[in-house]
Amino acid sequence: MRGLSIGGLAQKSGVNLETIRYYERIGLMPKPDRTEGGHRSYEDSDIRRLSFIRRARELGFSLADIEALMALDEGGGAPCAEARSIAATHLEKIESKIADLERFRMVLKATVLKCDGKSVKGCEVLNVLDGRSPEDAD
Amino acid sequence: MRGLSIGGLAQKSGVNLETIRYYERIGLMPKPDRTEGGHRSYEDSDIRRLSFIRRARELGFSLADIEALMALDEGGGAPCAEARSIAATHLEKIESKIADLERFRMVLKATVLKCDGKSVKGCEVLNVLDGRSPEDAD
DNA sequence: GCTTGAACCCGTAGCCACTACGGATTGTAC
DNA sequence: GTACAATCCGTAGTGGCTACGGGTTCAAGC
Repeated sequence: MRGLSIGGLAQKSGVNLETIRYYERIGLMPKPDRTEGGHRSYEDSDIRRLSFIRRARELGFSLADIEALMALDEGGGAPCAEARSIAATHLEKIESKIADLERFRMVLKATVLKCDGKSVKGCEVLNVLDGRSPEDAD
Repeated sequence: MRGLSIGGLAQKSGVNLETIRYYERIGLMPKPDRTEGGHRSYEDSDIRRLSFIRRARELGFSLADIEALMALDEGGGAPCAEARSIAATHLEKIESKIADLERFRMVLKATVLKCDGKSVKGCEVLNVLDGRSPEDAD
C-alpha cells in the first residue's frame, strides 16, 4: 500500500475508523484513492483535514460549522471575517451553555447537600424534581 | 371528554405533544385511559409525572436516569441514598462538562480576539483549528 | 508460493431524545 | 348537521456517530 490505510489515518488523526467512513459518506472528507483491491489510500493532506475536524469537534463546533470553516480555509478569498463570525457565534452559544449548566450545578449541588441519604420521605432530590420547593419539604 | 386531552396535558406540563406520545411509547409515561373514540384521557397525576420528567430533563438528566429516579420515588423503600447518588453522579458529569466548556471558551475567546477580521492569511481561528500554535502563526 | 490472520470492504441498523409528516378519524362549537 | 380543530397512528428524519456481520484483501512469516 502506497498511501495511508484508513486504520493508519484513524491512528494518526485520533478519529475513529468508522467515523472517517461516516465523514466520507456525508461529504465532509473527500473520497480517497483506492488500492487495486478497493482499500482506501490516504495522503498527508487527509491527516491535516481530519485533524482540523477533530479539533473543531472538540471545541464543540457542529459538522455544518466545520464544513463552512473548511470552505473558508480553502476559498482563500477574505475568510477571516467570516471565520471570526462563526467562531464568535459559537462562543456565544458556549457561553450561554456554560451559564445554563452553572445554574443546574447550583441547584443540584444544593439539592445533594441537603439530602442526607437517610430520610426515606422528603428526599430533597425528589422534592426538587417534584416541584416541591425546599421550604415546603420540611 | 372527562379527563385531560393530550393537547391539554402538553400545555399544562410544558412538554411537546409528540414528546408525550414518545414517552408513552418508550414506557416512561403510563398508557392513559382512552375515550370511546380512542383519544387519550389524562389525569392530574400525569401532569405531575410529566412535570417531574420535564424538570429533570431541564437539569440534564437522561431519560434512563429519570426512569430510575421515578422508580425510587414510587418504590418507597430507602430511595434517598440512591436518589442522592444518581444526582451526585450527575453533578460530577455536569461539573466536568462545565470545566471542558470553560477551556473551550478560553481558547475560542483568545482566538476570536486575536483575529482582526481582516488579514486573509494567518486567520487566527483557522490557525488554531489547523493545529498551528499561535506562536507559529506570525 | 502459500497460508494465516489482521485489516478492510459495504450496507444496514442502532443509539438518544426528540420532531415532523400525512392521511384518517374523532371531538366540539355553532 | 356541518365545519374545522384536535387527535389518531406508524414511519421517517435529525445529528453524530457506533456496531454488526459476512465477505474480501493485504502483509508477514514460512
